[in-house]
Amino acid sequence: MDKAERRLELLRAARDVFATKGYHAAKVDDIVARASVAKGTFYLYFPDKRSVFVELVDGLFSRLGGAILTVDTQGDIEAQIKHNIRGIVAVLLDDPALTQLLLSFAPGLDPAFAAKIRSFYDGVKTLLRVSLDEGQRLGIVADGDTSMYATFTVGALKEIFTESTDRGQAWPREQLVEQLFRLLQRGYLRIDRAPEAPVSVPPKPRKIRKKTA
Amino acid sequence: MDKAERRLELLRAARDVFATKGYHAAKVDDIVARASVAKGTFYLYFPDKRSVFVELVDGLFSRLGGAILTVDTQGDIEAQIKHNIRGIVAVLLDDPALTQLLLSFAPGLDPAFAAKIRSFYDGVKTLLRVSLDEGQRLGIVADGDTSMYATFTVGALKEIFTESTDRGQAWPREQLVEQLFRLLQRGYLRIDRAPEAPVSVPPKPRKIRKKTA
DNA sequence: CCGCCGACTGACTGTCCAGTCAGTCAGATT
DNA sequence: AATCTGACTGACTGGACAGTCAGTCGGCGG
Repeated sequence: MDKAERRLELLRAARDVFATKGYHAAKVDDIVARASVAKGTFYLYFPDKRSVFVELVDGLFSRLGGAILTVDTQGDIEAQIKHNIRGIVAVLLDDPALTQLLLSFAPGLDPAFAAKIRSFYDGVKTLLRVSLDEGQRLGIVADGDTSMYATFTVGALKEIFTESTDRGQAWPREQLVEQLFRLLQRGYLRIDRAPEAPVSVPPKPRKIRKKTA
Repeated sequence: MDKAERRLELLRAARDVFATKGYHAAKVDDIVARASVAKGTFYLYFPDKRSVFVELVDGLFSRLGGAILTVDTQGDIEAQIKHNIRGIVAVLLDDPALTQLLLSFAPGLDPAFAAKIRSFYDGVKTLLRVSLDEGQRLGIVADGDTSMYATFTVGALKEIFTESTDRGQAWPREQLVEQLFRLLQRGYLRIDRAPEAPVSVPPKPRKIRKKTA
């Protein structure tokens, strides 16, 4: 077994232990036991307990960041949004242990770490908000406070993933994607749908469908 | 200073310390220092560190539970929903320290405790889901998976409160209530609004208000 | 004034655990 | 065969902290 492999093994072990016990209750002894290695070995690969944890979370963040693409308003918007959702779902569900870790992680632990988590979510929200602003100009996003939409969306996503990782992942993946998309759509996306009744903007009057039966 | 007062003082001190440092980083020594009391005194009022924490969270839960009333579908639904939202907002914003505590709390800490938190949220979601089901029968809630609406709503609420307690509570209270209500309404409530274009349900045709100006 | 009571104190103890380091050993090198 | 190398080991240490308890103190009743 070469160095890289051993390192990975330790990372995996750490991830599992952190995910099941949480950061504090996870002892370095647990991690090395799971990796079937002596304690000293751990310290050959990582300077301390904290840094393994940071490395794990950083990895997840960067994979998540990579999964989210800026929506090109020229192309098929629905497809792109779904693609983004699918990417996020894939990253998170492929590694439930890490997802658990990320979602259930408390600030207050460590100011520096809390700041990192927060800034990640801020980044996501900003990205989302900018897209929504753009969408509003194009008339495919409903009027309203886009930064609140962003917060709302992120919160909803978090909660949904919390549920699906908590209770042994009952929902099939593609269905989750579909449901999430419909949620955004129902919630505030206005793609291929008439604008709603009391809206201040649209100059285009809606056609009224007469009851025909 | 009598016993009850001292106890309260300790609780308050504990709440503040827990909220700023998180459970683990909060030392009993910090709590007693903040309460200007010796360590031994703490143990005259509480059996251990954990139980103060539990007491704090239980208190918040029960106040939250008390703030939420079942919606009576006979009366003014909008007013009742707003009243509920207002109640939740009041409980949470009246004690930002505790709210911080509740929102930023990680499972994995302690299985028993995680279970308690989860079951609280489950209760809220169930209550919400039942109301939404009822709402669907009455035609004031859009079609769709109500348990997902519930999850979505709870997640969004959590996130919004996380934001408003994290960054020194920028939003005025009544505005928050208003925004939250509009969010539910836009998201899936259908009170006093036309059903949306592609909807299968409503037999009752809406009165159409002609532009009169 | 004395003795008692109960609230309060804070130095102390026992435990737990992250991190260390002197030492082992299997192979590569000469 | 002798030496070296570096991955690995695990008993140990040092510090941090939850919880304890023998002792202080102020006030009250006799």
